[in-house]
Amino acid sequence: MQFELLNKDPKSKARAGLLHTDHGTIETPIFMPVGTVGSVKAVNQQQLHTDVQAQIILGNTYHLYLRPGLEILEKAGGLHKFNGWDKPILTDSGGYQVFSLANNRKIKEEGVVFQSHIDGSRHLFTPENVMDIERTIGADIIMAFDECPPYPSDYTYAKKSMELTHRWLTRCYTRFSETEPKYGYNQALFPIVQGSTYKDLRTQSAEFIASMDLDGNAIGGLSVGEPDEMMYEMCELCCDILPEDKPRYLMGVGTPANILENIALGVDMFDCVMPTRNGRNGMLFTTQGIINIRNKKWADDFSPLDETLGGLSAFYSKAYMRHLFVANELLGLQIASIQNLSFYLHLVKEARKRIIAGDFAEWKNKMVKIVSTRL
RNA sequence: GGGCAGAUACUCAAGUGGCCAACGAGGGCAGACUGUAAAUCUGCUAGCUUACGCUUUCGGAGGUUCGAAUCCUUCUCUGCCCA
Repeated sequence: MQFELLNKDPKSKARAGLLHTDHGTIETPIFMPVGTVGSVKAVNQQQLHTDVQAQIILGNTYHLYLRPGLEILEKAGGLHKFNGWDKPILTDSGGYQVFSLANNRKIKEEGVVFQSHIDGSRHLFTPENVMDIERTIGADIIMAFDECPPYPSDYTYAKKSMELTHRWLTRCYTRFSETEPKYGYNQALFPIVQGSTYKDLRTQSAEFIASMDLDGNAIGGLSVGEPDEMMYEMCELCCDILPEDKPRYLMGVGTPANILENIALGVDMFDCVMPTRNGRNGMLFTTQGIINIRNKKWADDFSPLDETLGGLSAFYSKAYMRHLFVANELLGLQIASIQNLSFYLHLVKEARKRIIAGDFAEWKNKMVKIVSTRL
């Protein structure tokens, strides 16, 4: 894997680059749709290519390990073959599930004992077996196994958690180095900065992560409920420490405004469930602002959902979309998901253009207002 | 013409003397959602009020009672059965 830094915005820390993988090149900054169980909910692979224009999608180690399981994935020849997505894939390690399934797990030095949310069965995730699992899933980018502490976390816990994540990272790296990709293409390991909302911990963590000298670096443990300003502060601090010649991935972020602001701080990669989940729940992100499509005011608004985006977004009207949601029709979920993902990809593509053109900062300030507007 | 059953908020539907502005479901209206246990979850849904609270409601009218959606009389309407 190779990262090519192309342009830096003169008035912010935003960058444009190219991330080369064996499944193709990714233009950064980029948004990566989340496909937890090997499927971007309500959007098929063809739509991901043509409508959304996704360049890379996510999968999740925890979910794929439980279902369909490693045997099937290995027999299939890896996730790309299994789900028919021939562009890059990134797998999250299950670190987020350590956070989100807090009631069904126990964290130990060795790893985390989980109880499956599907059948209650017990499983042990360790840095070593997570590396093995991610090798088997076959993602192009595999994430280190970390702990994502909740917000707020007290200093003592945040420090302990960060140190554990660092020790786990060392073990991840060791196992990663000892093993080979299974399907003939390269895999890269990304380590994850933690440290909650404490500057000194973030600094320490970012320095440690930078010292690993891996192909890319991630910032985790943010967008877990802290105020935006705090997220930006932590993110900027980390970006300033992480090497310039490696892609920076801010995990789990965020709203369109969050993405623009963090691009301005030097982030290259994003993922978030917001466009798909909120889309399925009737919240539409458009080039004009945010729409709650179930609201009565759209009932007789026959204007296009989002003319600027073209495609399905220009084809279907707001009134029809409201009808689909009110009637609980599956088509509504599909169009909403495509609308939101198309918008997110459109947004980062525009950002990239502006960075290359050199006027990103001004454009960003204007866009943050527009994309945050509730229509 | 006679007999029986029924009429409760937008709809369906509980409630058969005080704990009832009235269970529940649907519908309606709004909100939440950030490395997905989410096509999910939450709130409101007689009127006024931020709230406390106040006012008017259970087909209509009248009555019994300290107190009625609940008991009595009568009227109206609906369904079923018998002529």
